[in-house]
Amino acid sequence: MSTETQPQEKKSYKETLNLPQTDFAMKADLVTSEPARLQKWREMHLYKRLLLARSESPKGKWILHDGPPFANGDIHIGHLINKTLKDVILRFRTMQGYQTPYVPGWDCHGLPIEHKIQQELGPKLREMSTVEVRRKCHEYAAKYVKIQSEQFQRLGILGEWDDPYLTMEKGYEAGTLEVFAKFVENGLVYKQLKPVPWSVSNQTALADAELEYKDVEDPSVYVEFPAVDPVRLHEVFSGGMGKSELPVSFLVWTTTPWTLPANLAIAVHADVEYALVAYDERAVVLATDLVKQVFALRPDLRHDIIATVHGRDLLGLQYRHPFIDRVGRIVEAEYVTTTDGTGLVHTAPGHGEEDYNTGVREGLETYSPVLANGRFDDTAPEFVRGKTVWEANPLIAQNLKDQGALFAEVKIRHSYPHDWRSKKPIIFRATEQWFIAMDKPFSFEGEAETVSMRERAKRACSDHVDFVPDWGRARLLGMLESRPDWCVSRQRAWGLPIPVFYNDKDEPLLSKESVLAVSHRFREHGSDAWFTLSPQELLGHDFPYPPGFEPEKLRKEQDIFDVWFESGSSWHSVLQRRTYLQFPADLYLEGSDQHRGWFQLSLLPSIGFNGVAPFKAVLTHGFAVKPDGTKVSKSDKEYVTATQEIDRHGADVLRLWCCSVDYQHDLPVSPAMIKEFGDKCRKIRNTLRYLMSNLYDFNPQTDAAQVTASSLDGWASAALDKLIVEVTAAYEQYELHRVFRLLHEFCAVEISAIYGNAMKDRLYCEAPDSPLRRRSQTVMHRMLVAITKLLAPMLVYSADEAWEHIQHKPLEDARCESVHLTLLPQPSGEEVSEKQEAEWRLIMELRDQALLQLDKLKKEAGLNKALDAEVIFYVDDAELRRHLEAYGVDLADVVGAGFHSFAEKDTPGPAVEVKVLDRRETYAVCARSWKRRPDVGSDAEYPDLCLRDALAVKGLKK
RNA sequence: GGGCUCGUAGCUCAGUUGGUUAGAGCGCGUCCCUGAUAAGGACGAGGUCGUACGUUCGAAUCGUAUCGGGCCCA
Repeated sequence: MSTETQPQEKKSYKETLNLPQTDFAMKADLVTSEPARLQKWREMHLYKRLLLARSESPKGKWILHDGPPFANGDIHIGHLINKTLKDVILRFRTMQGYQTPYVPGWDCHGLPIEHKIQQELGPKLREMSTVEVRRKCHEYAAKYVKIQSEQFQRLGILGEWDDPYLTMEKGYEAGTLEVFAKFVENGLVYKQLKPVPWSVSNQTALADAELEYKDVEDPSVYVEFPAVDPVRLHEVFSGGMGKSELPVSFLVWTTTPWTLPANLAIAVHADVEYALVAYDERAVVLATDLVKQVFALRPDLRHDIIATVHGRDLLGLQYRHPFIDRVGRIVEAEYVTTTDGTGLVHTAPGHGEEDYNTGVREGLETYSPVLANGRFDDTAPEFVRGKTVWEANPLIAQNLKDQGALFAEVKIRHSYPHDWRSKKPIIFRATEQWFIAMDKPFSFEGEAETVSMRERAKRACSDHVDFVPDWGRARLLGMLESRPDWCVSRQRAWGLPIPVFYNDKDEPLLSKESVLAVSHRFREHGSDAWFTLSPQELLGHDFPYPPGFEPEKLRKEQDIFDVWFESGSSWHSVLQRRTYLQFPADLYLEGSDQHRGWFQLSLLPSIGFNGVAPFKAVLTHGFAVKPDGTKVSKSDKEYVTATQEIDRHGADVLRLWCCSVDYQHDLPVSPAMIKEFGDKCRKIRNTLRYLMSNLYDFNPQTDAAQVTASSLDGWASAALDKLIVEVTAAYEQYELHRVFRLLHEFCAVEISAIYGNAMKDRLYCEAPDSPLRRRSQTVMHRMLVAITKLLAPMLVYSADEAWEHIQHKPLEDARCESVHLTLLPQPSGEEVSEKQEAEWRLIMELRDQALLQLDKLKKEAGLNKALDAEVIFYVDDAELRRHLEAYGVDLADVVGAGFHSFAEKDTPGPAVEVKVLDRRETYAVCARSWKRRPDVGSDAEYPDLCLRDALAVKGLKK
């Protein structure tokens, strides 16, 4: 018969147990608790306290320089990813002992804000002065700086929020001009007519970063450019043998018919084979490979290839423009292909980057007869004069048709650049722009050799910068290799004016001294001074004017800087001007799009100013994508609204999600995925809570016990050491997803499923100060402190809350009011032998086997409680048996059994075999520990208890 | 079209210099416990490692091609 326990007795013994106690709530309620904790941090000046605490640190400073987000709109998932990664890494460095001042920044100037203000003002805009518009833009930017600042702080980002850097702030503006002055001094700044991407709707040049490529349908035309000397052309094709006067044309294809008035040349590839094709009493020249394809457009025409030559044979031949009285010639270009078109490329140096380069080489004019508003000027043929380029497209096609020069017209779908703000297609237009030369050699004072910006930047990138991931280096190098000269001018109002003055002959006054003079003025008054002060006031009364420049007759430049020049100079205005920071930064951390953006455009100014990179290391992360791996847009169901998700789940949940994904690649995310991380937070929180609740009566200073290797405590302690080492290494390598995985798994498996579970019996049932219980508490206390600290950089709120509930913190942490003020945990230093590891592995294997048997007994015999079972270990080897016996009650507890025993092994096989037996019919159950044991009833005073529990209860009575 | 890059269970990740039946956690399913309880435990089902060739005695791991993503550029 099984021995049933009376319900009443159960109750009475419950009072004698050491059941868990804690005020640390199981339910986190992050949504309300986080803002309260944030407020607490503000009141205690956590950020400043941290800087102070590390001010004498032998580790010194570690600087992460913040890339400034644009001050526009609420923060989105991309901001969240970026700022969270920065914050986690900074907090890790702080806990390593570094002092980590972090100054967040914002990019405040630029088209997007100006565009917004234009929309808000509408027609009123025309009545307002530039300064008034700029004031509106300033207000707008300031408003969003404040909004985003609040949102970042809510996310738990720690930093100098009461004094961030703003690119529109006057000291910052002055700093940007200081950087520019150096470029002027080094002779790298020049002004030139050059085709640039031009936004017709905004009447401004655009940066590459301001272009968006979209698929659109455009008219494409195949145009015949008649050869000036057909006889000679026939000779070229016949090798001088044949003579013919059949009219010949060069067949050219373009998707931008409106650029044809600016055509000055036709480019061919020297190695490509070109054919002379006769049709309909005339002939055309085009690439042999494309004859079939092109004539397929005109199935009505019978055609014959007469002869072929190579492109180089055509060089120098002349053609007549079909509707302008002008002669052009055939030139060579590398970029000519035979994948589409005709293999002869219409070249208008005023309307394209490649065309421009060809034009410069061939000595052609940079001609573009298009005005800023997108309409043709007076130099254009009469039939398009005053028309917009888009209106001109059909007119030109019609004109060609009338001339008999239109071979074919085909609608084509292709990718074409658009203005990122107005979403309208852009044009390339030659305008006067300011440039920074990439290939002009220069030297700094004391430098023997002269080296170009491009070369210097590449050297810095190759030899002095670490990249995470390391392919970032190749990517940045590739961009430095191919980038054109930097066009730094924009025709806008909301930005930093380019400090150039012109005399009445339009000659520029631009020198290191003139720029620095204006910089001083800006440091005092801000860049609005450019619009409110006269040139004399800007330059100062003692400015030494060069000959030919009379102060009263000076005119101010109207262009402003490319915003990238401003944000790219932040290392100067921030790192070099704020003396508590350091240059160069230890780390720049941004999305991988910034290889082209901020990384490159910070590297270049720093190279020009300092000769070195502004960063020692560059870390990039990927982009948020939908769970299927494709791009997200706001209209998608999977779109994650960062602020909304924080309000719904709490910042810690978002932060944990962010840290769980390998950010080197794309980060798949959806609201459903975020939600799952609530579960993971809870698991971690409950694990901490469990540890904590069993330490309510434990003080490590007085109660700590020696941890022996031959015990689960020894195993757990070693596992914790390993965890500390691995997590620290993962943080060090910025592999945050590994940190998360290690910690989460440790909580779920090592603690929750194995160790914590096994310790329950002794924690609850042993006498409070029994050595076995104290030993376990010793390990659990160390575990709790260490894990809370390791979690702190990620789960900033939850870890800090847990920290508050830990009693009797280690001495070195005693004065740390917040977990964020502490240093990382260190491993115990206990050496673990290979043999010991093997022994623990054996025990875990035996545990697995026992659990399987237990499960079988449960299914087959209805044995639902492991406490009703006995585990028998069959061992022959005396030494091994002695080793295992040292684990004592651990051997039963590790599988949750009531009792364990050893027996002689009578069969061959593994050194140890384990067997689980159902003891419901054999032993009585202890009414207090619920374990079935042979020693239940041994104590006459407590016949319903096992020996250990009887003693424990007696102990309590004393 | 070009540069860089990614593609292992529903999800997030491990898989050392190519070597036995590809692992973990979560999620899911089934069950148990009710002294971590809006907690905890056990067991289980899930993958032809994007696809196709190739190198090799042997490939998730090397090579080529291809498909599908992402970032940047044209």
